[in-house]
Amino acid sequence: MHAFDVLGDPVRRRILDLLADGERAAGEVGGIVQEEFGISQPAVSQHLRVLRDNGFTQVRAEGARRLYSVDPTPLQEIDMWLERYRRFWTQRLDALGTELARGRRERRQPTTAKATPMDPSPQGPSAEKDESTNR
Amino acid sequence: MHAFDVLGDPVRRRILDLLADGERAAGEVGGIVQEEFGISQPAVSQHLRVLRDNGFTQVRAEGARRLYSVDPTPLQEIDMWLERYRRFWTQRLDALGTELARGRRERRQPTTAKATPMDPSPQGPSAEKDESTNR
DNA sequence: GACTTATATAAGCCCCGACTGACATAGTGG
DNA sequence: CCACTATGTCAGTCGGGGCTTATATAAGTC
Repeated sequence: MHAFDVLGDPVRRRILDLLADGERAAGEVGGIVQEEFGISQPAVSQHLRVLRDNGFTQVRAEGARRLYSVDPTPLQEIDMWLERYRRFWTQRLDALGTELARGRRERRQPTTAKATPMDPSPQGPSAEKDESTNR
Repeated sequence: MHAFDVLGDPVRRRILDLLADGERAAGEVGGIVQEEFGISQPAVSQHLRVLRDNGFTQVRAEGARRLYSVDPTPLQEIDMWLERYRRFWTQRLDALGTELARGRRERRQPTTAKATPMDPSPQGPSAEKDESTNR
């Protein structure tokens, strides 16, 4: 499974998000995620497995607990993959900076795409598994 | 469809890769991709649609041609999303630097994950639609 | 206008990934 | 030991995404 496929799932993104704050036990993560997404414990465990199998996390046993932590390797690879495209916006920013500096004002790109936040809302006061309208 | 889902497909990554070199007509991209992945024209057209609908590309009509070009917006969002995790490797590099400087040598992480290149091989000398084992 | 090129859409099939419920396996504490 | 907690795995269902074939729609060409 490709790194992007792994990150394609909102649950897995949320889990990484939680682990970003530091090591956490599977059950700890599970509790939060289960409530937020309304899924079962096995479901979470399977997501943890996917993350584990794909190198996104490292696990450490402490008694019966499994302590998960972020392994940045695949994320770093994505960062490297992005490198090829980075010029598209750094360039744009540079140009913007230049234009601002010169006070130019002409070709104004109509900001076609609307702001599409990365995650609609990682929150979830008993959030159902909406996503319905999503697509 | 989430940005990561869009990038999860190798065909779409390849298309973006092609467009990174500059604007290209749908058919032009199609020819290459069809040969490399062994898929039909409609299949490619559908991938182009997904990229379009999700803001990864911009299209411009020139006669019967549709000229596609990269729209970096969603890629930039991913870049921003990565920000939260970036410290994990920049930090690691810093630490590495520090350790090297001090000549320390203790907790040696066993380099668990093997190198997983982002894309196995965008090549394709008459490449069959291997990938068979793929999805 | 008829024919061909360029590209997209529609309908339908199929596989894979996400979920659930049932169960297995270790630790933990009385 | 036994009950309970913590966590993972298995088998099976279901829906959606990706593919194909067929077809529509413009635009060039003669």
